[in-house]
Amino acid sequence: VTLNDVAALASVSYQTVSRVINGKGEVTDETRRRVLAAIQDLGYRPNTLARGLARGRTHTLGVVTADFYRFGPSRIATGIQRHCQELGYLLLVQWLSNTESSCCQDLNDLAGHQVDAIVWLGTELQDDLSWAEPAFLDTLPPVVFCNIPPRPGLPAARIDNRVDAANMTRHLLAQGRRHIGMISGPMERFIPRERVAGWREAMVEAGLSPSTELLVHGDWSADSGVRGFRQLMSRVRHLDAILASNDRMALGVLHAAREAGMRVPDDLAVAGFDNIPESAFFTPPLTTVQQPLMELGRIAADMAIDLAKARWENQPGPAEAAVVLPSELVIRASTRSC
Amino acid sequence: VTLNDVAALASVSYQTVSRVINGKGEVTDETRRRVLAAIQDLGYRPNTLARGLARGRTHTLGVVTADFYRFGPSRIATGIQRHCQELGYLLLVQWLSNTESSCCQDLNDLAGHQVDAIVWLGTELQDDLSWAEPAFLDTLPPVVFCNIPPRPGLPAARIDNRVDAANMTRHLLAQGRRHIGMISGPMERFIPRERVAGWREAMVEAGLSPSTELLVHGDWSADSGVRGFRQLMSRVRHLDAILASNDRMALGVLHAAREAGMRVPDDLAVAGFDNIPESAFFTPPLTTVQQPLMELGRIAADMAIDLAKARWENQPGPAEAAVVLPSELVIRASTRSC
DNA sequence: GTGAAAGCGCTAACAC
DNA sequence: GTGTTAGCGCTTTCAC
Repeated sequence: VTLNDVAALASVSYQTVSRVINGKGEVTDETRRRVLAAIQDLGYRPNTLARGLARGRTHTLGVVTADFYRFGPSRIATGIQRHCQELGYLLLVQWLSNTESSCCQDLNDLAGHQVDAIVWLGTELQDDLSWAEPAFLDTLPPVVFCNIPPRPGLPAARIDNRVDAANMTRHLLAQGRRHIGMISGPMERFIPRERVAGWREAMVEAGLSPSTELLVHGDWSADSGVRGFRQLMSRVRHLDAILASNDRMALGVLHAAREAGMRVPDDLAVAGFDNIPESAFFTPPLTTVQQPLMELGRIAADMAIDLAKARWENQPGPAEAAVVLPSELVIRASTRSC
Repeated sequence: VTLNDVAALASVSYQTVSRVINGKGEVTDETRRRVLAAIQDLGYRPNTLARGLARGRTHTLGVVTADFYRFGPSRIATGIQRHCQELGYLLLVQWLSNTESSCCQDLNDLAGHQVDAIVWLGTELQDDLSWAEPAFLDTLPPVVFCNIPPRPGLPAARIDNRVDAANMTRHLLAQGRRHIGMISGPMERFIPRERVAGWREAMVEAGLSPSTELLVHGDWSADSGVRGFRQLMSRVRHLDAILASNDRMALGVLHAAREAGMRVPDDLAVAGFDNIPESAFFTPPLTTVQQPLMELGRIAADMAIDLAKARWENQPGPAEAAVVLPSELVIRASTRSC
């Protein structure tokens, strides 16, 4: 059922129908009524492809992302969604291929679908952005990057994981802890590296040495938190705190510490990242970093759509190309002073 | 940059370019070479809208879903994604509006975008499917429903939550528990209702009465698990087990039980649903129901695309309109016999 | 106020 | 093998 069918039933030309639908141009009330009735009767539904083809914009936002079952991407995506729903945008989702080389392909796919703008959430899997040269990006709809390494010229929305990790480390120091181990995420990724850097910074600042024996690596799983705890215990003599790069690994630490007969926080303070809904109910409740991920998604989507609008109107585009959102520490029993 | 530009550069007509791109019709090697070179040079990218408009299929799967930060939808969506990636499909995501009336609108939007097929994950927010009449559905691309109440004629992929809850209750009974309380999810929703029904079934089967005082209602949050525990304790004399409708509420129960000085599993057995990655590390590790959600997503996507193919080819469509996937119990320390 | 015509970028019949 | 011709369903410009 197309515009033509509606026009036939309402005995008008199909451009008149188009006018009624788009509210452009004046139409007699009587005509409008007839047209609307015909639309109802036929269950007419505009073909967005045809409209997009003719209009050059699709009211569609592309998203390149890692699996939604991961904490970060799912929260950010929810923020994007909320914003898009308000604006009447639909989301076209392209999952990030694992192969490091295919990012351009992923973006090309979205561009081929004529999305108005793109938000890149790829950091979980891919933070080598060497492919993101202006020459390539210029052929695409506007792209906003979430949580990537700072880079001049690339529109980005980010959270400063280095600052967050440093702040949490300072909190541990303020509780009198001195031998603070760190269990990082996969060091190929930008976010875990930043968290390690922040921890280092705060340690140095306090006159302590963030020696390599204080740093072990996990894979985000609780199990790797358990292993990390054991490694640290075997390497560090007076370990009195552990900063884990996410709550799940911190949970593994709590678990392993209990098994090892260590009391938290008395013998060992433990802190994580994410503030997953479960962490307030761990034994003991977990101190953690709460990052405004949904807000990040909302802002990234907003920036992307703004950039698109600016491009359509040949304007210079919004002034600030990068936004940094502040996090907050959630202090719970797992780090309270002994 | 369009087919025309490529054709001009390669000095051929633009249909020849189309042939090269689609691999249809014979083209001289020499011509093909020239065309491919031109495509490279210009960075040509097919316009999927135009192609979809002309071809009548878009290689796009629509998904109607609740927020991805919820456990169920995020897992199912991941399954859908994995399958779509293999098939070269992109996902067009429509978030389920909160208002109960707008489901048709959501589906209409996706249909307007000419998706080839649709997967409905709406159960988290909306399981009144009275709007899903054949007369309406026939105007849409094929729709496969996930986890909806059984209904003849509607293609569906589901997990039998009633059976799962009954099985878990039987496990608790087998451990010698007799006073088994249940903390349900929101009873307006189908899945929580099914879990309650399964618990009832198994209780009756064992000659026990699933009396109303044994049933309390939560909202999926750990906090509501805490409240549920307290309610049950105040109402039931010899309570010796609690089945929570998700792991998060079960965590609340573990937390509150510890505070109340009850030992798990000695004084109280606790079980949940979901097998979230954290639950193996709770104190004590949590017995729970593991449901094949990613598999469910994969199968739903597969069914949907199959239905679309059948429709294109005017075939009758796959025989079985509904699939039920089996879950498994994950038995851990929280329910071991005392 | 309303209608006719052109064109968005592509595919698919058909000619040559 | 390659080019010509119609559309796909819609918006937009310009007559009437």
